[in-house]
This record gives sequence, structure tokens and C-alpha cells, in this order.
Amino acid sequence: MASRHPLNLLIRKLETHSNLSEEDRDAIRELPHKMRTLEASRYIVREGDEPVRCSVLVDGFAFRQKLTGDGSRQIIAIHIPGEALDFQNLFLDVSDHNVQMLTRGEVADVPVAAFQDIAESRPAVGRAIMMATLIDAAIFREWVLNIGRRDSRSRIAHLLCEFAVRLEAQGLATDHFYELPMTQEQLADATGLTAVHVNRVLKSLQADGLIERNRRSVSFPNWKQMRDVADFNQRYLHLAD
Amino acid sequence: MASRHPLNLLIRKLETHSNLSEEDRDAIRELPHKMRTLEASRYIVREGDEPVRCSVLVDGFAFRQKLTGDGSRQIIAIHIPGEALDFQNLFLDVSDHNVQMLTRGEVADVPVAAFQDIAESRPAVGRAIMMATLIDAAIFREWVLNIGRRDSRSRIAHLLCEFAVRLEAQGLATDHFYELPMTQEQLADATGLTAVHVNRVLKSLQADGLIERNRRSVSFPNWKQMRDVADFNQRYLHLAD
DNA sequence: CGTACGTTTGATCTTTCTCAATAATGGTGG
DNA sequence: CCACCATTATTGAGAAAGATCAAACGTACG
Repeated sequence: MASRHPLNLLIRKLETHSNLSEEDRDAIRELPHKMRTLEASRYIVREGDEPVRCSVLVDGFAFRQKLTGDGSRQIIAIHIPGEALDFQNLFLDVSDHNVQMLTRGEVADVPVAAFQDIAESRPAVGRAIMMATLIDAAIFREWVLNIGRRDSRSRIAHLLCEFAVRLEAQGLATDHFYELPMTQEQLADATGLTAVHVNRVLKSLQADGLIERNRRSVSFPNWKQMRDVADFNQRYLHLAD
Repeated sequence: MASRHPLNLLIRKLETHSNLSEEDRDAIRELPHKMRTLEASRYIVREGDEPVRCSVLVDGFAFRQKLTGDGSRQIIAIHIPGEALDFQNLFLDVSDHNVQMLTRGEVADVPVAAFQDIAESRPAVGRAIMMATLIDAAIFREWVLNIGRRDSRSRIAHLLCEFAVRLEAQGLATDHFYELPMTQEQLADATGLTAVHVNRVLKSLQADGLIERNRRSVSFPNWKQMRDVADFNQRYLHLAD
């Protein structure tokens, strides 16, 4: 059944910002690929690697990460199902950062050449891939702003909002409610803060009725107010409609 | 004379990470373009704009910038002559950030369609443009790390090192000596600090013999040590050789 | 020569970090 | 199903980095 195809999520993702024809979609489904199940924290790309294949995240979550010389970690991006993890390195000789699984999950490994072929033979697909890559860059830019110029409260709120909107766009959450697969330590590495401080900010957001937490799930009783606190404007995500 | 051609700098830039043939270079020189002289702080792209042309910086410096809701500014990237300022927006409908001149300078405006044509008709050029875009993204990632996880001293040192290496790769500086066209206020907006603190850090770097300043020019008496303080590793710039 | 902008300095305040300890949670082997 | 262990979350107290406020000093330029 077509809806079970592992690359359907990639199609859905590409269609949040471009238009594809039925033939384009079929061509994507016909991409050769091999499924792999990966444990949490397993590396998918390591700094210094030459890119060999292109992995599409099918199930679970992943993140990009860089380390400073003294070993502290900065999470640069979080990836959700349907997103390709290697477009950023596809045309470069060596990877300049790491990509790791955040949770247990599955990836579909597609040969680089197959992606290059489809991008050439189907201009709409090529354009969609280019756009997805540029939107990743737009998210990096927003993260620079978030970490450089927002205080810890807005910063964490912004991350939570971004995640909510991206999950909903991808059909993986509704009503601003979702499982947040990150520990407070990881949240800290994503926001340039410490885990202790993240804990305090989360509690304060909760005390103010801006978020509700239960285990790892999060929801926003007052989305509008939350968006204000987060200074969140989704333009940079370039979602259609 | 060919060496005077304004797009030669773009060619030089593209050749720091890809190979182009003589025909590719000629085709770039034949791109239709119109020169404009712009004053410092003049906007080239504004958030919300639809991209219409693609400007290549020929002389002077420019920067990318985003603002928070309460008006504080984060500089996301600095651009030097030879770099294209609109690749990041070329395939997206609306710009999600601003691009402004840092100093007085000149840009060559190239019609978007001309860039798309050359990218299609000359695969090596298309690939070089793609790579330049991906390297911009790699620089954004390093900035996230820099702002998120380095202290103010390393942070500023890192910015100064990056600038030195990029200028030298582009043939615009030698021996780790250059004119830094930024005020301390702008340096602060680029590093997520305040101008006052930037001033203190610069003085301290100077006191420790790591930098020498004279007006706006900077040099590094001890590059190796500077690189250590900055935790600077140029891999993310993906320079050939 | 005066005005605007950029730099420098001092004093004080805040945010966030660090260190340390305790509590909760989840998963595992028996 | 239970006891145990490792990880994650929570809390408090004190320290530090960097911000803020305010003023003085330089410099460039009309």
C-alpha cells in the first residue's frame, strides 16, 4: 500500500514547500533504498567523513551537533521523520559536523548518485531538494538569532514552538501537543544553556501556565501567549499556505 | 582587460572550492549584470521581500542580519567581495532575513534567470553555486557553536580568525593583517555580546599580545596562539587544498 | 569649530553557571 | 514482580560572566 512506503514522509516534507506531480512522487518512491534501524545516540554522519550515502529519517528523531575543542557540545538542529540528513553534505567533500540519532529510529539509505540523478531528470524534485536545503539554512539562521539575542526564557520557548509547528506541518502532531524526545541536558545543548537552568526555566514556564508537561510530552494551553513569549514567527520555516 | 572584470572575484570565490574550466569562467564573465554603488548600511535584501535579482558583492563588505521582536539585532554572517548575496533566497519565495551593506561598496546585479540558466547549462557552475550555498550554511552552523558554547574571549577571537582566513583565501589580505570594517557595536551584534564587553575583550586580547589594533586594522602577532584561543579550525570553510 | 558617532572606563546589577546533594524514573536481571 | 542501577530531573547556595547605566574621551567630517 502506497501510504506505507517509507519515502512517503519525504514526499510529504518536500510538498510542504514545493509542488510535485504524481510522476515526481512515484519517482521518489522508486528510489533505491535500504532500511536501517538505529539505536539512540548512534552516529549517522561524523565530522571528517566523506559522504557516501544519503539517509532519510523515516522514524524517530535525529540531531546535528558540533563540539568545541574543550568538548562542550552544541546541538545545531533537530530532525523529524521525513527529513533528509545528508543534503547538507552531499556536495561537499568532508562533513564538518556530526549527525546522531536522538531516539531509536529508522533511516532509509539512498545512494548519493540516485539523488543526483532524480534531481537532474526531474527539475521539480531538484528544486524541492534545493529548497529543503535552503530552509535548513534558514533554520540555522534563526537559531543564531535565538541563541545570540533572546534570554533563556524566550529561547527555550522558541525551540518548543518551532518543534510544534514543524511536527504539525509534517502531520506528526496536532493541537500543539507532542512528545518531546529530548532530555533537559539535550535541550541545554540546543539552546546554549546548562541543564540546571533549563530545568528552572521549564518549571517557570509551567508555573505561568504557558506549557504543560507530563513525562516527555508537552502542550501549550495558551498558544498565542506562548508565541509571544517565544517571539516566534514561523516565516523562516517557509511552509506553504 | 579580463582581470578588471567585476565578476572575476566571484570566479575566484567559486574556485576556492570547485574547479571551473576556461569556458565556465568565460560564461560567468558574460553574465548580464548592472553595477550599483551602495552606501554603508543600505539594505540589499529585506525580510519579506520576494527575490528579484541576485547581487554579487564586488567591492566593500555586507552582512546578514535578523531582528528580535523587541528590536535587538543579530548579525548572522559577514560577506566579503566576490560573494553572492542572494543565493540563500534564490529558490525561496520570501526572504526571511535582511542583508545590508557594512561599508560603502559596489554590487553587480545579475538577473535571477541568468543564474538559473548558467547553473543548468554548465553543470560545473551549478555545482559550484550549490557548494557556495552549502558552505554559507556550514558557516552558520559554526556561528551557532561559537555563540552557543564559547566564552566571549574565544568567541571574538574566532570571528577575527574566520575573517582573516576568508579574506586571505579570497586574495584580499596577507600575513593575517586586514582592515576590520566593523564598529565594536557591530562586532557585538555578530557575537551576541554588548559593545562595552566587546571593547573589554579586545583590550584584553591586545594586552596579551594576541592582536594588534590600529584604527580599524587588525593583525595577529602570534597566529598559532590566536588560533588556540579562538578554538579555530578552518575545516568548516571547505577551502580547497 | 561643533556635532555625531564610536571608543573607553568605572561602578553596579542580573542572568546564568557551577557545585553539590537529593529525588524520581526507567530499564534490567533474577 | 521486585530490587538494583543508571540516567534524568529537581533544588539550594554561592560564584562568575557579561549586561546595564553613566560619563568622559577621541576622531572624523561637514
